[in-house]
Amino acid sequence: MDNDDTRKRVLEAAGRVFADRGYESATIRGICDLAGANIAAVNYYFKDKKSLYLAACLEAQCAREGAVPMPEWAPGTPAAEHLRDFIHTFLRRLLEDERPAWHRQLMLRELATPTEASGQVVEDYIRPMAMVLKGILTEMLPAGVTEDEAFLVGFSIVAQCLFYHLHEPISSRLMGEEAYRQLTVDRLTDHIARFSLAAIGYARPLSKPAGEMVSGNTGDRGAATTH
Amino acid sequence: MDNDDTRKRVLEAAGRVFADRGYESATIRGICDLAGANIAAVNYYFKDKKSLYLAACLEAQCAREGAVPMPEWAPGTPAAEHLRDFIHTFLRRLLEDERPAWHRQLMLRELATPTEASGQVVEDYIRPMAMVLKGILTEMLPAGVTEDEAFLVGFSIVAQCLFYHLHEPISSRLMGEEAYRQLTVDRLTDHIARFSLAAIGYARPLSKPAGEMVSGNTGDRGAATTH
DNA sequence: CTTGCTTTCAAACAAGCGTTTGAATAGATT
DNA sequence: AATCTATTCAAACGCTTGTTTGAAAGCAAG
Repeated sequence: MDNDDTRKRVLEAAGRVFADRGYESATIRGICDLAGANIAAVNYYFKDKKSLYLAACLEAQCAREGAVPMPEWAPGTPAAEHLRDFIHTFLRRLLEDERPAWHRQLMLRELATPTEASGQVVEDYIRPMAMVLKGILTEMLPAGVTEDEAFLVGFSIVAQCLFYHLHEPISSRLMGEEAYRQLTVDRLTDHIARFSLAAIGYARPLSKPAGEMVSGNTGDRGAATTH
Repeated sequence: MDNDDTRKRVLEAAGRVFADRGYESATIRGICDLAGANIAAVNYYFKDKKSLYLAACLEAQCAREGAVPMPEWAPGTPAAEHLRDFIHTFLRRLLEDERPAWHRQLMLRELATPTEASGQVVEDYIRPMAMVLKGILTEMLPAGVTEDEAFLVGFSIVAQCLFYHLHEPISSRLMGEEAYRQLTVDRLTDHIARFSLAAIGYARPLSKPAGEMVSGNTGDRGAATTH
C-alpha cells in the first residue's frame, strides 16, 4: 500500500509548497514534512530539487488540461457568443476553486516569473488558448485589421481576465475586501464580455442609453451580456 | 568623498539585485560585491537584509513619484482626453526605460508577490492613481452606474496596461519577438485608449465602419485615438 | 530461516546564508 | 602628536539549505 504512495504524496506536497512559496523559498524539508516522508525520499524518487519541481509542473499541467475544456460550438452560433464563452472558460481556469488548487497557482507562477519550465507551459497550455481566441477574433474583426492589431485586441481581453488572479491582493485592498469577495466568475464574465464586445462593436457601450444601440457589422444581433 | 557614498552604493546595488532576483534569491554577499563594499556594510548602514529591502523599496518609490507625473488638465478638456492621458502616463510609468530601471521592476515585483513592503506601495503609489482614474470614470460613466461597476471598468483599463509589463516574456513569445519589439508606448496608448473609450461609448468600436460613429452621452464629441 | 530486493530512516556532509565581532584604518579635533 | 570618532575589513558565528550515506526495516521468493 505504501508502495509508490510516498512518491505521489511527495509530488503532491511539492506542488502545493512550490505553488505558494515559489521555487527558492520552498524547502525540501518542508515538502517532506507535509508529505509525511523522509527527506531522502526526494533523492530516491526524484533526483534533485529541480527535477522535483519540473515533475510537479508537468503534473499540474497534465491534470489541468482536461479539467476545464473549451466548449464545442455548434456551427452557426454567433461569434459574440464564442467570445463570451471563451472569457468564461478562461476565467474559470484562472479563478475557479477546484480540488488541487496548486495546479493553477503553480502554472501562473511560472508565467509571472519564468523559470526553465515556463517554455513548456506556454507551448502546451497558453498557445492553444491563444489560437482559439485568435480564431474568434479574426471572425469578428473587419478584414482590414492587421495581425498585430488582432493580437493587441486579444491581449486586451486576456489581460482583463488575468488581472483578477494576479492582482487579487492589491485590487481587493483597493476595492474593499467585502465588495471584492462578491466578484464571482459569472459577474466578471458579464463585465469583461460586455466591455470587450462593446469595444469591438458587438454590444452596447457601457455609458450609452438603451435606445441608441447600433448593431455589429456581422449578421447576429449585438447581444449585450445575457448568455 | 567615500563618506556616505558606500551607503548609496549599497542601496543602489540592493535595488538592482532585489529587482531582478527577488528577495529570497538575492544575497547580501552578491549585493555588496556589486556595490564594491564589505559584507558588514549592510549591518552598519542598514540593520537587516529586510530593512535594506524596505529601504530600497522606499527609495524606488520616492524616486519614481516625480519622474512621470500626472498631467494637469485645463478645465474644460474633454473627459475622453483625460482618460487617454491617464493611460499614457500609466504606460510610461510601467514601460518606459529610464535610468534606474530597477525602481519600476522592484515596485511591480512587490505587487505581483506582495511582501511587507507592498502595503506602503499600494497606499502611496497605487491608490493615488486609482483615485485619479476613478475621478475620470465617474465623470464619464452615466450616473446610474454603481461604485463596484466603476471599479470593474477601472480594473479593465489598468489590466490592459499592466499586461505588457508583467507578461512580456509570454506575450513576446506568442506574438513573435520582432513584432513585439515594435509595440511602443505610444502605439499601446492608442490601442488601449481606443479599446477602452469604445467600450464605454466615447469612441468608434474597432469593427465599426467609419460612418456609423455615435457620439457619447456627454457634451464633447467622441474623439477616437488622436491626441 | 535465509536470501535478495526495495523502500525508509536518522545522521551527517559540505556549502551557502544572514549576522556579528573586534581589530585595523582613516580623518578630524583638540 | 595625541585623542576621539566614524568607517572598513577579514574572519568567524550559528543556522539552514540541498544532498548523500550506510544501516535498518519490510517483504516476497526460494
